[in-house]
Amino acid sequence: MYSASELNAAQIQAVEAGDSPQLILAGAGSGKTRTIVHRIGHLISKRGFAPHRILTVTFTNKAAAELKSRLTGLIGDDGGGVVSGTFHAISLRFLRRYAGHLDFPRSFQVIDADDQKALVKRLLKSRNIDSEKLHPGYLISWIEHCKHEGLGADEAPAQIWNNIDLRELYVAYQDELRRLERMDFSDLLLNVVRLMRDFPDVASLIRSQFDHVLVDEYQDTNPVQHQWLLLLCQEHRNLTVVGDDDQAIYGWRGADVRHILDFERVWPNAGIHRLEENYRSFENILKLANAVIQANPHRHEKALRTTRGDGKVPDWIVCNDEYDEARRIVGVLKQRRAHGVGWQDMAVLYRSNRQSLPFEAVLREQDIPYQVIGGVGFFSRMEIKDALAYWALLHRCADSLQLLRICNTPKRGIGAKGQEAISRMLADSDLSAAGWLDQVAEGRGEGPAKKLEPLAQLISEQRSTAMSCADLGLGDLLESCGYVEALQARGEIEAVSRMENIRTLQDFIETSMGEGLQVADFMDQAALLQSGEEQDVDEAVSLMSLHRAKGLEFDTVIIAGVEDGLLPHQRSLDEGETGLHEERRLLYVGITRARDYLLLTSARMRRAFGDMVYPIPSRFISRLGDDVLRREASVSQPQQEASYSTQVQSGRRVRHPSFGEGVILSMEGAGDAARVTVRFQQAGTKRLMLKYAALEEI
DNA sequence: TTAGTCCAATTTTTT
DNA sequence: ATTGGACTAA
Repeated sequence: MYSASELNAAQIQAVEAGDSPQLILAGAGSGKTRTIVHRIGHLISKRGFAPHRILTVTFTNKAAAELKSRLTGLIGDDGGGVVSGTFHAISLRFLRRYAGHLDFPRSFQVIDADDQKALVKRLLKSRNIDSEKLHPGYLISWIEHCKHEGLGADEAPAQIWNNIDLRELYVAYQDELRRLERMDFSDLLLNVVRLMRDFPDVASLIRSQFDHVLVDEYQDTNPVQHQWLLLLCQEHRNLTVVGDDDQAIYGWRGADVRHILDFERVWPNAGIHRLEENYRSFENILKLANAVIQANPHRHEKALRTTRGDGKVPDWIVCNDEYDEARRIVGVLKQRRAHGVGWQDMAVLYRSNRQSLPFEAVLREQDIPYQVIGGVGFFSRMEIKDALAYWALLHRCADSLQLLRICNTPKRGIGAKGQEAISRMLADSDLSAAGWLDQVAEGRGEGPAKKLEPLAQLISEQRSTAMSCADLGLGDLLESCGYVEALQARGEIEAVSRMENIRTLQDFIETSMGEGLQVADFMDQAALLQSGEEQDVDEAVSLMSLHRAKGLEFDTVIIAGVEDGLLPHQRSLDEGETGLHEERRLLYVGITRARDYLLLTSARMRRAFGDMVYPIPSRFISRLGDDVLRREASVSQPQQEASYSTQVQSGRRVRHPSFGEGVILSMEGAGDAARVTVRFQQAGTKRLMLKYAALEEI
């Protein structure tokens, strides 16, 4: 039951607003989630809507889980009935029901990024398109871009790249996916839009499921998601969206801030609410946040007021390298702990997941509990994908991709040619992977399929002796088919961690089955819950990317690697202005996660790609005054920096004989191997061998 | 035709 | 530093 006393006037207005489109512009820390949760509570207990007729849409699984648990906390068990999930998860729910209309079997599976890339590579190879001429990643991002815009293969604009027709490849890619009975992540969204657009009766069935739809982080919606919401809510118009244009960080996924800025135009007579009171951070943290974000143009001017005191001015320390950085950060974490802050109330945030390694090493060394959130997704690990493929075969819901994945893992003497043959046999047989394998078990396999006979027999034996679904253990199969043995042959340290992962998966399967989840539903979860381990570990420091941190808050926040090349990321520096603005918002998001204490760090040298780079402090913070950000240099001086960088310093203006004038962004390597990255005014950004570049200072 | 060895490319962020 | 891809020996 909600009580208005916990809310301020603006929040109450948003919570109690009636049945029409509502836009809630909520600054960082202004109680956004609290407001959504209370609005749902109000809809259920005061307005009498049934929980299961309310839909809340979020961008990450973590946010969906968080919303649900806060809701249960507020209104009790009713909260559990509210439908809450990511755009992708909700889409999959619809498609499981109506995929038939799109000529997909309802048992279709989702394809993950790795398999998608492999598929595109195969496609390009079969057409003899060299990766020099068309990089697979480029084709994928072009297709993704079309899908984000809501354009299917038949609606995409003609696009020629190096004489290659990209649209034609898009068509071929979709054909291949259909043949494999798979959809990629973007297809989930796009296909729901097509379903609702092309089949009015299905559309009205879907629409009638919900009375109210609420969307969190609305600034991150892309055009398909926008259409998705339009189609879903056009009748009842009960759409509530919450967002903050300063926290838009998914431009690379096609998100368009205009959706939140144009909300009133798209939904006439929408109610608008502004939450500007910040309950989270000390004044000095907000001051830094504002100083950073102010440099961005075209933003809704916002006046975030804090209800808390001044607090400490955020610190910035410059470290020698990434290990020095990790040690000093861990030192600060221990200090905070001594001040009574719990481990679970501290987070280390970084731009790129690979930065987690030194922190993991130092935290482990010092016996401090930590959890890495995100990173190499649990479900994208090789051994987990293998194990899941075996498990799917055992439960007869595997498809050809899964069968092909494990047919030679462990080695069974089936190489590339053999796999090709099996793939063809499978397609010609018109059977499911499991059905086909049954034939093989009966000795009816020919050629390379014969080599699968022992595995096929193992599976059917295990199926015939199992009393129930729960008896179909994964461990037994992996053991008896030789998978475990092959894994252990690959080296001690690696094998141990991979076995641990498989054990974690087994536990996860057991818990899920115990909760009465169907096998197919579990596979869906595994497909969408890329990272796994979403449940929080008690009493542990969190390590995660800045993207993952959105929507969360901690007493102590440390943002590591605040350097040009990392934050802003090199990629965005090459892209130009819009990218840079998004990077700045990313830093803003990070800063505003902190309640009490904030520390930024940068390093003078850092290992990347195996060799050394010498970054300069991020342009976002390098010119801020000491009153906003207190800088403390590291104690010991860098050893290697002196040699070249006294002459060639980042930020220096230089002239090149053919490229003209430019600015040095960074330097990597040393001696004759040293290379500099220079952004030229005309020629763009280049990486040059320092020895041959003949740069002169100007 | 397959398995093992060596070499190259490769890394932003999430579903 | 890791991982997939090409090359070569069997």
